[in-house]
Formats: sequence, C-alpha cells, structure tokens
Amino acid sequence: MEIHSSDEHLNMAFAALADPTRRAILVRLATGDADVSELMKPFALSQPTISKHLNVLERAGLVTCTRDAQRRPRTLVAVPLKEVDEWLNPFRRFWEGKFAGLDDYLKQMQSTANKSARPTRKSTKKSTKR
Amino acid sequence: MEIHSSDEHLNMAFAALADPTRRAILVRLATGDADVSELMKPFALSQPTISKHLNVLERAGLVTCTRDAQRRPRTLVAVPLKEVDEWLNPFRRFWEGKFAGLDDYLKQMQSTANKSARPTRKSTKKSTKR
DNA sequence: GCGATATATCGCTTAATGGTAATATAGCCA
DNA sequence: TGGCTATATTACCATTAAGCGATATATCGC
Repeated sequence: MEIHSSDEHLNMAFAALADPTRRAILVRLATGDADVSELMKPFALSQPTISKHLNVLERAGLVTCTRDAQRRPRTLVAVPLKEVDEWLNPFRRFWEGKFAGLDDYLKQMQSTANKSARPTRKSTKKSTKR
Repeated sequence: MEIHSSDEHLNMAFAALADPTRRAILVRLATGDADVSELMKPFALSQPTISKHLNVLERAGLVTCTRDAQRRPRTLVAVPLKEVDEWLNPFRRFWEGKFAGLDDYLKQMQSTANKSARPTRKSTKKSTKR
C-alpha cells in the first residue's frame, strides 16, 4: 500500500527534487493547477517522459491528480516540501550567523559561499592521481 | 572542472540528500567534525561504501575534507543546504497560512485549487496559451 | 459509433547509483 | 625498516532512473 516511513518520505521527496524538470514543474504548479499538455510545453521532452516525472512527483506526494474530462490536471501538494523544510531546521544555525565560536569552518564556508565565482579550488593538492 | 550551474548545484544537493545514510552523516557532522571510522560506526555498511557516500557529499559541496595524520576528518558545509532552503522559499506560503495578500493568483488558485472536486470545466478550453 | 484529443502504459536502451570484496596508499610508531 | 591503522581506489554486480517510440485507454464532439 502507500505506507512509508518518515525516512522514506524524505528519500522520495529529495529524490523527486533532484531533477530540474521536476522542480520546474513544481514551480509552475505553484502558480496554479495545470494539465499534462501544459506542463509539457516548456520542455523538449516527450509526453511519456513528462508523465513519468509526474508519477515520480505523485509517488513522492508532491502532486495530486484530479480529472477534468480527458485532462488530468495536477495540483501541487506542499506537505513534503514542509517536511524537507523541517529536516533543514537543525542546520539553520549554520548559515544564520549563530556560529558562536565555530570560527574554524566559518572561514571555510565564507570562502566557498562565494558562489557565482569559481567554486574555490578543492584545497591543497587532492587527487592528481587519476 | 568544478564549475556548475545553480541548477546543477541543486541537483547534486538534492540527490545527495535523497539517501538516509548521507542525511545521517550530515546530522552527525552538525555536532562536529568526524573521521571516516567514526562516521562508519552507526551503520552496517562497509568502509568503501561510506567513503563513496562521503564522495557524493563532497561533490555536492556539503562536506569538506581536511587532514589529521592518517585521518581525513570531514566538516559540514551548510552552503548547499542554504541553497535548498532558498529554493523552498516560494513554496513557503503553501504551508504557512499566509495566503493573504496574494490575491492575484490566490484567486487563481482558489478557483482551480478546488481539488478533490472537479475543476468545473472552466471557460475557454485550451486557454492559457502560454 | 467515429475521429480527434489527452494521457497512460509498455518495452527497450543507456547511464547512474549503492553495495560488495580485494587491494593500494599514506602516515604513525617501534 | 616493518608493521599497524585509516582511508581511498578498483573492479564488479544488481537495481533504479531518465529517456525514447509505439501503442493502449479514456473522453469529447459530432
């Protein structure tokens, strides 16, 4: 049936979110329900591929399916996103300035948090072995 | 090289988080750095498997590696978690009851978000031509 | 019922992932 | 030096995932 541990909930939610097409679909659905044909439009992907993505989203609980004639409009369900958000809670302090003495890798983070710029050489020599 | 689009950042972060072992490792690292042997302990997994997980985390930017004699302690890097958190922002309103003031497509949503009930054949078939 | 439209499902290919055991590498200690 | 400990790397297997074209199913409009 459809019973999953909280861990598996997170597994599925995170896995679903790991694909840019699926994330874009969720963003689109945040502006209102949409059927498959409409959800397809922004992508150069076949219809079965989109349906597959929608199945993944549905199994992750991020989307529900209703029916309107031959259309199957999808609706965003934010619950798993909330669970993801809650999972992040314990980590919030790491980027919210509450570093209280974690100077060491605060420094680390500031150097890597330079996004947009190059992701900062990995550090010292690392591999080179290849 | 190590250059990635913001999208790929999210891809890798979400993918890394989709595994419970890796999430547990991050939780552990939130309490302080740890080396591989210590990170292994809670799991019935082989050492190479843990190293592999650590590589995934490292490639996702969630962890950095330092060196202490023959140990390679890992350090949590929260930046990608912050990026995940930021990606969630537009969705927050869906679970935070702040549905006030977004009248514009709040209305949109109320009409279509009637889920569970049939979306009322509404208007101009094909509409929303994008 | 017929044809058109919307979507799902099937079968397949390719690539990535998670796991393993075996082995290699590196730094400590005597 | 040699041996011990910690970790990485390699080679392999099984499973899953993302994509496709082809086809099946469902509903509408006539």
